[in-house]
Amino acid sequence: MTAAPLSTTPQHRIGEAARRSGVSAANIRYYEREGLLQPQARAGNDYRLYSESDIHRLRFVRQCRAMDMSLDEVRTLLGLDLNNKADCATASAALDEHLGHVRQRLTELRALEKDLLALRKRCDGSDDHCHIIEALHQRADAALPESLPAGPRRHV
Amino acid sequence: MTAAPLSTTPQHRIGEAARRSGVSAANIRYYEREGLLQPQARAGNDYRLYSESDIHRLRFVRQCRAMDMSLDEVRTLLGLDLNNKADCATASAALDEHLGHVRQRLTELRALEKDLLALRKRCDGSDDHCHIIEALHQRADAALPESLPAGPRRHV
DNA sequence: GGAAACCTTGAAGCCACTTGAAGGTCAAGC
DNA sequence: GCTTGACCTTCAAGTGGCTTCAAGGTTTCC
Repeated sequence: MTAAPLSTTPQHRIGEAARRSGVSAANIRYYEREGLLQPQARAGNDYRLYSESDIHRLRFVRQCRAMDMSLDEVRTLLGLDLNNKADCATASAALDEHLGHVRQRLTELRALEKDLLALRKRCDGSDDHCHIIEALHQRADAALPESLPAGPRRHV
Repeated sequence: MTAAPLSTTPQHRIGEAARRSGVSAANIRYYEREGLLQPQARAGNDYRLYSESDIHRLRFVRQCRAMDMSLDEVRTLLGLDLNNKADCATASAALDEHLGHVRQRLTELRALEKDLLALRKRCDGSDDHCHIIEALHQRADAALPESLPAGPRRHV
């Protein structure tokens, strides 16, 4: 496959596709398993082959992931038709929801920054014991369990 | 174990410890496996038993987790002595580093919010095709792989 | 004495990957 | 022809911080 045959869809191997899309080869295989790409055509040696439109699709996924969308959200967007009104509404809604997540996380992190700063300021090294550690212990005593969010931290 | 014996350390079962700390029973066992708590004393029936100071420790962990610290960071903080100067410096440094992470993530998310807003504004429903989907595809064509961050999204 | 509420362990699932092992394929250079 | 090295293949396991499930044992209450 060094000299491309006279084909309308020149085919690249996974390494080339990885370089041109910015998605690692292992990650491309993972996306295939996850159904974001169709199972690829294979050369006689069982190597996967990628067309230009496959590479575009990979770049599309990467764009969405760079925006912190989940693979589920990306799957949705990939299935939408540019010229369909209903699909456009779906895309808008997906974007709005994602924006909501981002903003919620921003709010949380801003509060967290303030909190950490307040904690950090307590220790000026002047005293003979650590006000940071002390404050954390005091909070542990004072805090009602209900006042803190439970469950794993969110990503976005 | 209904009536507490005349003990200096009244003991609670895991469910009670969970209620009073805000950390689920399964999560408490997980923390034990991870070494954040010593393996607990057991009653004759093999039930774990928790003292007040164990519950305090759980609340401490929960405080730190609510600040999005990793379990590794929490492990560090748990090992520090309130009255030790060097430990206080360690705590300050840990907090500073964590604050750095939070701020970096804030910067990323602020940029992301702006980006999503710009994308969102494109679709006013007036045209006959979807500018959101279109824009994502255009970006996929235009973006150089290097210009986007790679790897899994970060949390904090 | 039986139901409900507790506790135990171990394993698997979640997300979006990455890393590693063990091996097949192919072109270039000696 | 043989080696070297750059590719490619699959499958399995690891990451973090949990949750959930299955299959059982114990305790408590009526």
